[in-house]
Amino acid sequence: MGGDRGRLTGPAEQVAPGLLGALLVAGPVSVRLTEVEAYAGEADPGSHAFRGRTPRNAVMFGPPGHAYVYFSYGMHWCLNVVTGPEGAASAVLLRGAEVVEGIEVARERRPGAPDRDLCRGPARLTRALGVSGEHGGLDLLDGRSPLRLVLPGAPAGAVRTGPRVGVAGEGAATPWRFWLDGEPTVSAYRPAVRRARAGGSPP
DNA sequence: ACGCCGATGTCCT
DNA sequence: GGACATCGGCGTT
Repeated sequence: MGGDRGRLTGPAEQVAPGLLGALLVAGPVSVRLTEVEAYAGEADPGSHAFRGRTPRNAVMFGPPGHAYVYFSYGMHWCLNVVTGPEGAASAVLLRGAEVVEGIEVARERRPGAPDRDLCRGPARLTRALGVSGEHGGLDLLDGRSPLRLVLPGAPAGAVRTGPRVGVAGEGAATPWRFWLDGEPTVSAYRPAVRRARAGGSPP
């Protein structure tokens, strides 16, 4: 059978809500996912795969269940789970979670943060878990992996949807952000900033 | 609630 | 060469 890898094979926006409630394990710290976003391949203007394959996004074009980790704004790491069949270049960004084990370690990594903020936001999540570029490409479904994903045995609860954070333009129309209703660890919605384009802005 | 920036890799021109 | 990034922390209202 396909098992958990089969559950990650399919359109990213259909796979994504199934990740809510999943356990993500990184050494001493375990978290339960409460918020995710789907990025659906080369046709999705919000996706890193939109302009085709590059060295950075190559993992997205591989088999499902692997970690796509990228560096942003000169200081943050963000973690995605590759989904869909191999070649689909789809992924789900992990945006929010609740720490269920190893909270002492997570607190040390996020000094001063209230517990509900430890993993509230994609870059906060990677910091609390100690995830960085070296985790890129890991098979999250391999029991020996230092970064592991355990899918939920049953639907996690009421799922809400809305537009993705930080995605502007056409990609902003698709409500491919998913979160668990009522969870305090879901990040605040922040509309994407439309920057002025070089070469002429309207008066 | 909102505004301002940081500090650097990636990719387009 | 240069825009800009799947963002976050800190400051001010």
